[in-house]
Amino acid sequence: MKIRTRFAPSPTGYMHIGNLRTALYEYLIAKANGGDFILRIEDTDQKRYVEGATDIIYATLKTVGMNWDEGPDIGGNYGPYIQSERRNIYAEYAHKLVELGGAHYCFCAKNDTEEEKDETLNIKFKDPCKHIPLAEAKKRVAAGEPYVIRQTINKTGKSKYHDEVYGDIEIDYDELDEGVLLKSDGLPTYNFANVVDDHLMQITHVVRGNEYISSTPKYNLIYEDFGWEHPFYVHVPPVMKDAQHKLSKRNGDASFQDLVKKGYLPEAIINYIALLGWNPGTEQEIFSLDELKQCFAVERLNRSPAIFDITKLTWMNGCYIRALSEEKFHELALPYYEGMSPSVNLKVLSKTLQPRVETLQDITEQTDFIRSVLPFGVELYSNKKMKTDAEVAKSVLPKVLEALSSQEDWSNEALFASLKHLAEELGVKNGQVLYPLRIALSGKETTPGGATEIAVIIGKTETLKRLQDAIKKLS
RNA sequence: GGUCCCAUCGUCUAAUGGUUAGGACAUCACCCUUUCACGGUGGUAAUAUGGGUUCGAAUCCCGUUGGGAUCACCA
Repeated sequence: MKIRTRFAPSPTGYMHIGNLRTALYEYLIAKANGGDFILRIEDTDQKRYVEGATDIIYATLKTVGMNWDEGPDIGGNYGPYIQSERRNIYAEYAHKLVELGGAHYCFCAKNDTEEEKDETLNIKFKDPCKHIPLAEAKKRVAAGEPYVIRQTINKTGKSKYHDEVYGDIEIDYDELDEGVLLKSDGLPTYNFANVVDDHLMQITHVVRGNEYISSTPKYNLIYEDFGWEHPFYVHVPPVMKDAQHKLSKRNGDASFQDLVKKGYLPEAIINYIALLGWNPGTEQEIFSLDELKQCFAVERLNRSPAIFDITKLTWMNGCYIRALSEEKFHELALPYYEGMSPSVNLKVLSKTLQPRVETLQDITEQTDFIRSVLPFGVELYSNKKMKTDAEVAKSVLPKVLEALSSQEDWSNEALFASLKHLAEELGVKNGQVLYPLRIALSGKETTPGGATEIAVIIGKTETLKRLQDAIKKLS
């Protein structure tokens, strides 16, 4: 059997992390077994449609490398892959289901059905139209009366099905409600469209959030009524923001694009969310998408919700950044250097930055002193461990200025050698020369790189200038 | 409220009846060191709770508690 999975988002806005993780699992289940991954757009609710949302879906899947084998843009043998373009198919099957006894026409006005609902939700909606003889109902439909098609559930007892993650699920047929399958606008609800499409597109594994666990028996009933075989079910637990709340776009939780904007690498995001609810059974934690394809197995999917921990993602992102080649990191960092003086040695800057940033956005904060000298007080010269303070700085810095003025080789090694030599001459510790210099050049307590690296980065001219200014301020 | 699902360090998780309950992130300490990082070493930290079953339970069963989901012409 060739495995076929589908990612079926509704185009309602940004791609959030839970969504992306579901897509990832769907992709991996297919690809771990040489199967196909299908993209289908579920846009049956025109009210919620957001312009441009499908483009975000395409762009996201592409940047993370989850390429689909069939989809709206590339076609396939089971199209169209946009539900709004399949409305005739659903209508046809819905009417067929009525003939088969699995559904019925309902003429209740929208409001009626809502009012009939008990406040405490204890009493189920009982559709009076269920008992209208089919011949009569058809007459009213033909006469142009507005209608919907509702599922008819006459079974009693327990409904059973097997879930690949949760095991055997048993739900009483009494609990199932006779939901609307075809809306008055002629479009199907999710409840109907997903069944029809999954069958017609020959989806073998339905992967979705576990909020569908309790409605799955309804879908199985439809499969049965049509005489279709139902797919394997893989219900996955939600990704949480905290113990109580799901990650959601509504309250502004980070979406994939937000994270990328914040300087997270797509590879790191994918790696992290793969491990949110799944583990490989080994202690390996860093996985490329290709490696995930190699070892992914549904058996190792978890049943309990997982809290999205940005701290661990940040750590993992740092791992990915450090693993980048010098050139690649430099390329990614370049946009953050905008506005720096041409005399700044960007290559060296990148090299010192790479092991020090966990997200690309950290670059901004770490390099603020390069664009312009930060204002600082002389107390910054004080450091117990280095045995320095403003007095030490005052006596040492003029000598440093003198030494560096005649310095020709402006490499880190040469500068360090010179200053070390100077410290020896002055009979002080290395730190008593280097620490004040670093403060004088940066105005910051901590910097990426030491005094000599910073001198190299900002260049000789700027170094001497900042040094002079600092000495002036000390006197 | 009915029904369904879930429950191991703060977080992600491993251990499918026998382990000093393992790893990772975070945190703390130390080492390295021209600050800070990186890297290295070590520490603190968990089986929600009460009953069973068993020679033996994180693991199986029941109850309790806590949390989540669902009960739309949304998906």
